Amino acid sequence: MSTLDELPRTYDSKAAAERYYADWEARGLFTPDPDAPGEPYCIVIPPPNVTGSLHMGHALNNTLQDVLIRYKRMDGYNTLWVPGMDHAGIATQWVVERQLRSEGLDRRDLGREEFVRRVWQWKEESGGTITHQLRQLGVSCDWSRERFTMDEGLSRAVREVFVRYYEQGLIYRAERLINWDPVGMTALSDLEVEAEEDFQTEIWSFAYPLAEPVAGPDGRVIEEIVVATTRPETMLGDTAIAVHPEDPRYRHLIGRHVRHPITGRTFPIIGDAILVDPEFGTGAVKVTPAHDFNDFEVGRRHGLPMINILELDGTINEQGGPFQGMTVPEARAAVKARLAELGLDRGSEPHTMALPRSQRSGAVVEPMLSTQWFVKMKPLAAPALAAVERGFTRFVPKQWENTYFAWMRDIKDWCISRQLWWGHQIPAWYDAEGNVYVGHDEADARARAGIGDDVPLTQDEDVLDTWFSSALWPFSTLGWPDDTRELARYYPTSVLITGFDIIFFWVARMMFSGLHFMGHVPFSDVYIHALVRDEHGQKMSKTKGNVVDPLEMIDKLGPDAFRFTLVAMAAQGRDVLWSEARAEGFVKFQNKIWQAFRFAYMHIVGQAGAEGLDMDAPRTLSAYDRWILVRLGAAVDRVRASLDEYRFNEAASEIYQFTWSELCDWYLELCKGRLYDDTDTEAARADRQAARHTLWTVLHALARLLHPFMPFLSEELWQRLPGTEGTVVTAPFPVASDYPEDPQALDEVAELQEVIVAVRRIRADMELSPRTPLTVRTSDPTLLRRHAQALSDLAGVATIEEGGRRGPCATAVVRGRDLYIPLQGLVDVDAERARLDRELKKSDKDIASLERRLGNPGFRAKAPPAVVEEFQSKLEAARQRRERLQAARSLLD
RNA sequence: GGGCGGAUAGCUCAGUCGGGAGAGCAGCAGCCUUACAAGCUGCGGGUCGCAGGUUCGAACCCUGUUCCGCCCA
Repeated sequence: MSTLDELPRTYDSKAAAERYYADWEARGLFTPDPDAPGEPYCIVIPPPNVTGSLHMGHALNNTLQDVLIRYKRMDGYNTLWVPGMDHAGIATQWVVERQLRSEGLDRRDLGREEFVRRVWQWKEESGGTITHQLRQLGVSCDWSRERFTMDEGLSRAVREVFVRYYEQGLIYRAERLINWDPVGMTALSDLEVEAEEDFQTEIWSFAYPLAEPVAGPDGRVIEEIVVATTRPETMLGDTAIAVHPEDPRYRHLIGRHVRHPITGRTFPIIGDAILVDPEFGTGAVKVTPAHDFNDFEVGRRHGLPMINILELDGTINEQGGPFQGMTVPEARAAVKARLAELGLDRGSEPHTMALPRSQRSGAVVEPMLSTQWFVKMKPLAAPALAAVERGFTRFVPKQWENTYFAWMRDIKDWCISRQLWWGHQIPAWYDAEGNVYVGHDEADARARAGIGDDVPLTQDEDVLDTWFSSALWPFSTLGWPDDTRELARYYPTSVLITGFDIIFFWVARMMFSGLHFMGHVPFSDVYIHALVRDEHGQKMSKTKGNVVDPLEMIDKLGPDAFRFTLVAMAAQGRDVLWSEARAEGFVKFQNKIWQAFRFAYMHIVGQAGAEGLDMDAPRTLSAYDRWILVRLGAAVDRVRASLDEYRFNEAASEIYQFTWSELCDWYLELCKGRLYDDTDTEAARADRQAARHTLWTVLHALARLLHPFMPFLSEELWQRLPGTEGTVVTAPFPVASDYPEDPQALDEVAELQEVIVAVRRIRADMELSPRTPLTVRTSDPTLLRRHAQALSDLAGVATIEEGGRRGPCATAVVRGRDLYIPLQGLVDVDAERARLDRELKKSDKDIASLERRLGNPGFRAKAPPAVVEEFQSKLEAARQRRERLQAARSLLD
């Protein structure tokens, strides 16, 4: 039985994942000691929703984090990656409510306490499947420090923050126009409202009769004013008509009144240059201050009454008179019908608009007048803005700073109260008169206000926006408000990796929270990655049916190749277009690595009876050995540089190119002749030991280089490679300086490669069988003779002769020297003639392009001398080559 | 309406000093060569969206423009 049989012929990534992951976790490899040495490197995970399951976006996001964390861990940093989940207020409450409905229950039947208990029960049983799915990706989070935004600790942080903001006047409670989700029955922040673009509707015109007829400028009597609206039903809450103050059509009507044809109220016609665009519609608009944000501002400017016409469930309230109880669409139809009956309908036109919808429920959001809690944003935004402007936090790609700036500069107060049961209940209490008392708990609230236990208090029913707790994530997860070792050691964190879609929701809010409470930005870098789309660039969506399930992909491709694909496709500022065809290419790459390892392993361990690697035996490194080590050093250098700048795709591509195009295509092939040679001389033995040792060195480095990208494959290599200790998880990441420069070896092997490629090309062009042994004649065969074995193995060159052309030959020109390959009647001369003609044509093009450049006097005068020189020598080489080819060609005529 | 991004080989995409356009896949031709046919060898393929400008020199910098996508109002 040969040694090779100990190694499976193929690598099983999933099996390796099962074998290694649990062990890594159990051994605490991902759990740092804050007191241990090493520069701290910390990432907090963007917490997925507790209701969530792994999608491609998570897979990309977490793979990138894991690449960095594993790289830094191997590089000696004291590395912490904090995982956790978000309690996802609305989404989670709905999941449990749906569950209750299936039991025929309503949350109100249970009562708040029992309902919240049910949510916790749900969380324990089915919440957080995503954390198990993340493990399948191989991420090296410190699961022992996993946090949840509803944890006792994080909840304490939330209350602490609320109380401090309140005492600093940064949180207030007020009646404002807010976004109301009539299905979710809760207030939403501006960010939780999404516009449905290109919504097709109609813009409908109707007439408001004037309270008393007015004589127009032309003397004719004016009895009505026509307004245009997309929302006829809101006329029930109208309290003014607005026109542009300069509009000659209406100027004279300003200050007059109209009579509401349904409610009978009268209200004024006002002039407002901000609201009214005279070009739009009829140039006159109805004003509904309680149900439109622009109208709300108009109402404030002009002191208009605000009439709320909606119930919380979105139906018309008592203000709607006969329409009370109708839904919005019903009311719209009914109002239109009534106005038509009254002869006030003035027609309609098709209209395209953006319809505001709730991000969560999809319901059409209604602007509604309501008393809610708000965070005053201006004072918080200013330092957060400055911190990025001054570079304390850096966005990568830098482009995204503009997005951040734009939002921060135009920020509005943040509505943080939600009419839900699942979440952090607002730590505010009210007495019978409605006075507010804020504190960490009821006793604290009483103490702060100095009121006794005899005054009955009731706590605010509402909970806080889920993002209110996520905003604290970088420090609340490290133990704040306590003074923990983690907080001291790991805050500020090193980098945040997230998608652009939550720059506002999350990144910006962490920035101002971190600055406000910690006095320091929460992270020095923010790497923004793109969206994962399908291979045609379409956003993945259930309705399109183009959703790719990462778990299915892990199953199919294995975690290593899946991760590698994501990393290889993660170019900065560009969406990741998931392509299974490309992914399959990386499965092949994984196999390539495995096969290369099998080859190396076989020669390191030694086949049955054959010699293997002896670390103590004398060895003489050949040019090939020195060459691959130089190339390895260069690859290591570039992988590090790429990772340091978050150029993930470049790091992956570097590893791919090095492994396949240099190690496998050249070095392993160059080793074969040496290793299968059984000459028993001291020199031959030292050469074989050198090859084995170099194979070992390269594989030893490759396993480590690969680890951040393909953790399981790299561990498999590491565990099987003789002479390794422990786990690759904590092995040192390769350093370029371990592999010294060797320009001489680099140049020699480069020339050899040129010779081999030239001979192969002739063989292919002349249609010579790969088995036909060839002879190469040249004037100075020193280099060729030194590499006779390689030429034989890689190019089928059996004989190397010194001398010039003799008989019919094919000719190649390498570095200005002729190489003749005698054809000895193997091939008709026509083929070689055609081949040389092709080469000559290419050469002519080459020369022409170089001459054009060098013939430009401006180029010689102004380009850097080094560049001119470079092109000059290229031209000389090209001319020399052409001369040689021409000489060979003319001999054939 | 304002802002941002993209357009490079048949496909999907790299290309961060401005210095002769690259990869993978697909295609064509030839190979079961002792790690790998999930492989090896060779070849073909481009007006770098369009029009100007700057420069000795532009895929890259500037201006304009078309189409596609995203964000904000």
